[in-house]
Amino acid sequence: MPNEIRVRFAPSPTGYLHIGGVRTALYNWLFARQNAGKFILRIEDTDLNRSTAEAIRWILDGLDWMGLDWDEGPFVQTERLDLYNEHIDRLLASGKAYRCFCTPAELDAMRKKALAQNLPLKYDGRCRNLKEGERSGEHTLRFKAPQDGQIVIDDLIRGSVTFDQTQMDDLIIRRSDGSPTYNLTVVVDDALMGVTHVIRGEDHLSNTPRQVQLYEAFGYLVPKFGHMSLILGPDREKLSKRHGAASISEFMEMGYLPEALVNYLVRLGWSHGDQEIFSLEEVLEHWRLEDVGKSPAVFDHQKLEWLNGQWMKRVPSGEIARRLIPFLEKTGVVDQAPDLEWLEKLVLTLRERSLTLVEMAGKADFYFKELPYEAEPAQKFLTTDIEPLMEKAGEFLETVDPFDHETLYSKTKDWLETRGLKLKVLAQPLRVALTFRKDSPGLFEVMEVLGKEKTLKRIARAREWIRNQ
RNA sequence: GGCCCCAUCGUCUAACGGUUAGGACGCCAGCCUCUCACGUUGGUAAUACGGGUUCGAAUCCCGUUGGGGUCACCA
Repeated sequence: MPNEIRVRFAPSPTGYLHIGGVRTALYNWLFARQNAGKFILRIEDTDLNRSTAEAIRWILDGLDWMGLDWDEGPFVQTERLDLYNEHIDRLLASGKAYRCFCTPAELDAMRKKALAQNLPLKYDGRCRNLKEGERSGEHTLRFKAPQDGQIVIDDLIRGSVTFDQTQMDDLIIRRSDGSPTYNLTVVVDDALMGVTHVIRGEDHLSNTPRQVQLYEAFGYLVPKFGHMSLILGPDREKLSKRHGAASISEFMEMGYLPEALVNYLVRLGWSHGDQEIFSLEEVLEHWRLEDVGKSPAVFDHQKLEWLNGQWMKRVPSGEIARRLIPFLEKTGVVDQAPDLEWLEKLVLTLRERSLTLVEMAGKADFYFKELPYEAEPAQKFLTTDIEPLMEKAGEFLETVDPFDHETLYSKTKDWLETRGLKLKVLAQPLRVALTFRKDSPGLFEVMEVLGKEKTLKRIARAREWIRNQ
């Protein structure tokens, strides 16, 4: 399949999966799926000092959670070192690479000097034309970068971008410890894996011309590039940990839904009419890489939260119930796995008023166990005045059958009306009695989920509390 | 500092060169209501600046300003 579209996501396993990386993965995945292409996962771990197996796990888990499945890989670069060495040898043999004996200290001094004189920070190429044996010892390998002409990149998102080769320095392709560096490994891998479209963050744009030089040096076909704008923090700098949550695991822990995150991330720099809510299927149908905007976007937690609230109501309640369990366990109110069917009913009462799973779990506690009354509403609503009516209400509720919210609502209303009372007078006291606080789901929904027995028990407990005041 | 990218409400974004510059989040107010939410109605708020091109510019061109990215033996 020579015309097959092949894209890749190539994170380095040096920490949590950044939300910007998730967006990159998403765009690549979408592009592959829309074009019946292949989505390749590659782990770029050539920085031995910073890469960890744990981070690889986080990446895989994050993609899995987002529902982004890959077709090939994960390939791991440290397992492909022979390939890189072979390519480096080729450059050496054709005179396109050379040994550089400059020490880190020497290079650092060069940089400092250039900075002080306001000159471009560029390696001066002093080892470029060394005579055999002129210097020896520990050395790196540098690519002999072409020094004239221009490189024009026809970027899928940005349009035509031109770079002058004059200011491109000879980048290091092999460290003194013998390991290959990023710019070499990406090019070798992308070429060997047949990657046709490189979709990545704008922070890689200035790397692109150097990579193009390498493609040309190897005689490989240059892929198409698409550089997406970055996600910014409120201060308009690249989003990072210091702006708060920036990694996908944090969003998972905060009780966000992958549906909402996908929706939010895809709307950063892209739109389709006035539509705000997109399922993955809808995104697949409407999203186009070439419609993606060029300007960077500030990450807006509040809008994500709103979107998540929308998805809390859209994802099937049984599914929400299932995902809620770990969050309930974390709150410590549940000791054993709750019945899923019952949990789903509970979810139905809470989904309209919960922006995240964390919030929902927090609001669900009263369903599981009796809690101390919140001081202020207890004082205000659990009064000796109301106690007799609560007693009567308890007696009346015992007779209601079936014990579902519709029946409860209409019968309670009728019962109160025959006594010339409005629901309002009883609603808040009952709410405090049943939920121990002033805000809760609808009173009768609460009763239904609680069941007759617990409902009556809690009313009795409230009356006792009043009498003890 | 060199190179590169970017520029519409606070934020995310719409607007074949002709619109009262639209929508969404947020915020404010009203409505709905057993509380809180949800929902709903209305309000708030933007084309960075200066030159061109054109009958006509948010839109095309140039410049200025501002912001960002990148210049590692990181990726």
